[in-house]
Amino acid sequence: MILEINSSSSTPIYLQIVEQIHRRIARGALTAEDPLPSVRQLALELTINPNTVARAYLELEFQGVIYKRQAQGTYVSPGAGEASRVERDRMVAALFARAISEAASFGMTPEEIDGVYQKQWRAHR
Amino acid sequence: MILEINSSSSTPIYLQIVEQIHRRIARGALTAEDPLPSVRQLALELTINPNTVARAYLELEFQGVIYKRQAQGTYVSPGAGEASRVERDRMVAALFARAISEAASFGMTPEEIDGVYQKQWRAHR
DNA sequence: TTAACTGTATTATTTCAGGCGATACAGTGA
DNA sequence: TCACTGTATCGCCTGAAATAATACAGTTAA
Repeated sequence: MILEINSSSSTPIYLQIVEQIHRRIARGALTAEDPLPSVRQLALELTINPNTVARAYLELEFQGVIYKRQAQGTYVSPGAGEASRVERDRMVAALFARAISEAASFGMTPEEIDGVYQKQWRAHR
Repeated sequence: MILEINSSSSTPIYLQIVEQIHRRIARGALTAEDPLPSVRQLALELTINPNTVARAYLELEFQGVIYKRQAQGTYVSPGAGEASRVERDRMVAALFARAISEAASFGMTPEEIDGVYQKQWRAHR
């Protein structure tokens, strides 16, 4: 398991790990029941602290993407792909919810809010 | 100019000032060419540092809501109401832009993204 | 049973950004 | 020139986040 860690990046190491595992699952490079390296093993490879890897695994476990067998190792969950997609949707949904509630709290009408959304959508392409 | 400052709030003082000025303009309590208290004056009233007031005024000036006459004072801009609305739209637009670009970078299709938006919109009411 | 491996818990260190204040500077006008 | 405007520079403080050091606890196989 070779991961690319940019320690001078502003995004923390543990999140870089989370993200890269997500990507591997998305493109099928990791599938159900595949074992992940132990926290110590991966920590050695990346020359970081085992706790940092553990934190990444904790996050991934919370998201339902991986699971642990006590004192045995860490594995990709069955349905990791689905879980990964759910997580992605959850994050995007949170961003939209924030935008909508902020707008509403500023007294924008539904039409105005939708107008801004449509405009950004057009601007995106 | 009596403002309510909650120094134990998590939102910084200078933003509390910005927000309250915005509100006064929105409800017409402040209109074009109305003078604002000097940075020292307001700082005295609120028992904070003049720099903190200056920072709030800087932000409001950047937003086009107020303007300064050199060594003379600070005044509400003509069209402050409009500027205030523009600023509001700008902020909301930024939130939507963020949501859309994040979603796209995660490989969501336009349909999926719009679906999430619609769902949040329904959830909001 | 014990050695060698899993993950976990606790606590400390470090870093960094934000917010705010002290203080000195610069422009304007009565 | 005095008294008032806003400005610039600098430094301190604090809180949160990230990471690390280290000790703990469970499983498995020789």
